[in-house]
This record gives sequence, structure tokens and C-alpha cells, in this order.
Amino acid sequence: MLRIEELKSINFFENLDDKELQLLLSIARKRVFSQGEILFYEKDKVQHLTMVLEGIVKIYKIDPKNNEIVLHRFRPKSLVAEMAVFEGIPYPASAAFESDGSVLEIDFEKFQEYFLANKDIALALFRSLTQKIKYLDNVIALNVVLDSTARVAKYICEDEDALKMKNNQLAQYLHMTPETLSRILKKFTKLGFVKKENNSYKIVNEEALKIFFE
Amino acid sequence: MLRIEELKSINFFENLDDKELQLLLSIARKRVFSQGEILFYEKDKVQHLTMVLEGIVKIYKIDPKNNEIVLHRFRPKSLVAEMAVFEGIPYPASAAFESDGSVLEIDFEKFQEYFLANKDIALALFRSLTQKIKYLDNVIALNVVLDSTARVAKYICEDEDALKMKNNQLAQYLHMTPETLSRILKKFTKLGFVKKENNSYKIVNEEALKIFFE
DNA sequence: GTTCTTGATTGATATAGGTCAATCCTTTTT
DNA sequence: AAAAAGGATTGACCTATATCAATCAAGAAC
Repeated sequence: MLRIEELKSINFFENLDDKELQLLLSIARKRVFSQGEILFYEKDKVQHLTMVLEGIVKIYKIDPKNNEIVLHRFRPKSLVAEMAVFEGIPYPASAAFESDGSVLEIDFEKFQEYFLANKDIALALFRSLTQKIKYLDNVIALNVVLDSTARVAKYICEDEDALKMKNNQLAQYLHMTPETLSRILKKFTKLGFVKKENNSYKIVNEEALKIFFE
Repeated sequence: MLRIEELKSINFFENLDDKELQLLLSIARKRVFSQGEILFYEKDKVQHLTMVLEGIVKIYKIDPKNNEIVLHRFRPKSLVAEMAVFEGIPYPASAAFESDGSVLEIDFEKFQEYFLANKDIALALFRSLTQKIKYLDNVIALNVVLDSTARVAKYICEDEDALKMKNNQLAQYLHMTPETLSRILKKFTKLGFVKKENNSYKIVNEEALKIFFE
């Protein structure tokens, strides 16, 4: 069951006193999901303000060819799709758990009534919204502005772990086929920008890669 | 010169009293632009909170082939790139005036100090941010998720004026070449979904068009 | 170790959309 | 009305990336 200690550890609520936390507890509940389960579908009606408590939640859209386009992956303690809640519009994308996890579901009507005037909460909401704009801007910068080669270059330069994951998965992250990714990495190898080392690639010449996307 | 009456007409500030407006006036100034002038460039350092007062401002990115990708067009009384101001990051895109116009430039430090606690202002900022998320989501839905055909279908169904503008310009809005747009409209004509009528197209079968993007 | 399974690579081919050039319409200017 | 300019259309071709199919390689299961 959800306990007050759990709420306290969320920096969103760190400045609430015990009485307020108790109130929050009374308008929220925890829901547990296992890997692969759907949190909501695009176009579903929004029922409550949702925060990831545990696990990774991916937000994605499906294109007409049934490809998943992942807009973002949320880690614990993040609000999900609060924009839709505020605007009273349906979810603009779908969400699914990539690992086991749980969410906090908060009655938004009451939350608004009790907590929106709280300056710390309001500020946290601001930050959460601006974060989201940054994420979306990044999706656009990556997928609309750049071609495949630049996309790979950018992603492997900016995310340490990119080259550690399976090629397969990285390709999905980058919204391209594994074949294309493989060919691009081969090209980078030939150019001496990356190197294959016991079955995984390593960046050799970061500066050269940066030219692709800057 | 900027006068208090002008501020009063902005719904962002509609609930401020005269004293507050005077204060606002003292930390803001108006700047006039003519058509085509640049308001700011991507990666420029953000100097102040900016609101469009008159004219249309387009926000765009440049892809490696030097194509403009227009993310949004702002009409008067909209905040521009407030996200970057809040986050203290450089502008994520460029902005230029598509018509003659003007902006209000507000000293953000002081604005934050004096006005952020104001509940109406805070709410207006929320709405402005959530709006922006919607715009970006729309850019993604249009440009990442849909192919050219679906993009045209969606745009002409959802914007009355789309078919009234020059083909040329519509193509740019849709991030494709005029040739491609022309061919797609020809295809739609052949399929009987649109009809050419004294030099401009008209939608005949909206339902059929919707199938492309829903 | 051998087999099985899963993922990576490679080649051949297909497709969407861009590019270039020619021509055809309109609209504006004279 | 004639000429000039700016768009729109069309065809031919090019390029990036997806798709499909055939290996190939490496780790897991036996």
C-alpha cells in the first residue's frame, strides 16, 4: 500500500508538511504494472495526474507502417502527460512500461484545488513542463532535422550508453532499421571515427562525428 | 513608445492593477521589426522574456540541406521561447518576422521576482507552456509520424486556409517540395477527393482524406 | 563440444521523395 | 494587348533508406 514515506522521497513534494502529505495520500493511489503493460493509449481520455514511481515508462506514437516512434522514456519520480491533464485533452501518445514498475495516480481536480497555489508545487510543475518541451524539441532536432547518419553520430556522442545496448534496440531508439544502423557504423569504422572492440563499438574521433550534426 | 493601455489589452496581464502595470512597464520595452527581420537565432543566448505584440513570428530550424523547418507561427500576444528563459538555455530554434511587427522585451530576472508569485500570471504561463507542448507534439505528429501524402491530407483537412495559399508556400509549411505537393494534389484529384476550381483546390471528400492520417 | 537461438552483417532490390530542366499557366507590368 | 515574371506542372533521374533474403557470428541450452 502507498505510505507517506514514499511520497516524502519525491522531490516534487519535498516541501509539503505531514498534513499536506496526508491530504495528498487521500486523493492518490498507487498502481503496479509489469513489464510490457500499457499505461495508456494515445487518444484515451485522461483520468488523473500520473507520476511514475518505479520502472521505466516509454512514451510513443505509432506511424502508419506500425513503427513505434519513441518520444521519451520516463524514469521514476516524473510526471507523465500532465499537459493533457491541464488542457483536458486526450493523451497525445501512448505509454507502456519497459520494466516492472508502478505509478501514482492523483485526482487532478482535487490536486488543483488543494495544491496548485503552493508555490513550490507550481514551480516544480513549471520545470516539469519546460523539461517536456526540451524533450520534444530534441525529438524534432533528431528526427526531423537530421538524416540517419547525423542521427547516429549525435546519439552516440551524447549518450554514453548508446553503444552498449544491442544494435537492434539502438536502431529502434534512433527510428531506423538495424540494417541502416549497421551500415552507418560500418561507414564510421571505415572513416576511423569509431572502432570495433570485443563486439561493441567505441568512439575514436568524437570531433569528426560532431561535424555531422553541428 | 510603450503605454500602459497597450499592456492592459494583453490577456496575460489583464488582472494586473495599474500599479503593477506601471512596474511591468518599467522593466519592459518595445522593439519594432520589419518583415523578414530576425528576432533571434538558434543557439543565441536568451536575454529577456519576449512577447509578440504585433505581426507574425515564425519559429524555425535549419536542416543540413538548408531547408527551413517551421515549428510554429506566433500571433500577437504570445510569449516566445519562454522555456529557454526559464531553463537558462540558448534558444532551441530561430525566430523571424513574417510581417512587420513588434515585441515586448521583459527583464526576466525582475519579472520573476515581481510577478511569478501572482497566481493569474502563473496560470497564464502554465497555459502558454502547455500550448507549446501541443504545438511541438503537432510538429512531431505531422513530420515524424506521417508521410507526405498523409501530411497534405491532414493539413488541408484541419486548416481552412491551407488551400487558399500559394502552392509554393503550402509546400514549405508542409516541409516538402512544391513538386511533391503538386503530385499529391494531382493524385487526390484523380481519386476524387479534391477538385480544382478556378485555380485553387477544394475538398470534395473529407472522409476519404481523413483515412490517410487517422 | 554440438546444436539452437538470437542478433549482426551483407547484398539485391524497391520506394518515397528530392533535384533538375523544360514547359505551361497566370498575373503583373508596361 | 504584348511582354515579362513568377508559379505550377510534368517528366527524367537521383538518393536515402526501407525491405527482403541469405548468411554469419556469438552466446545459451543441451
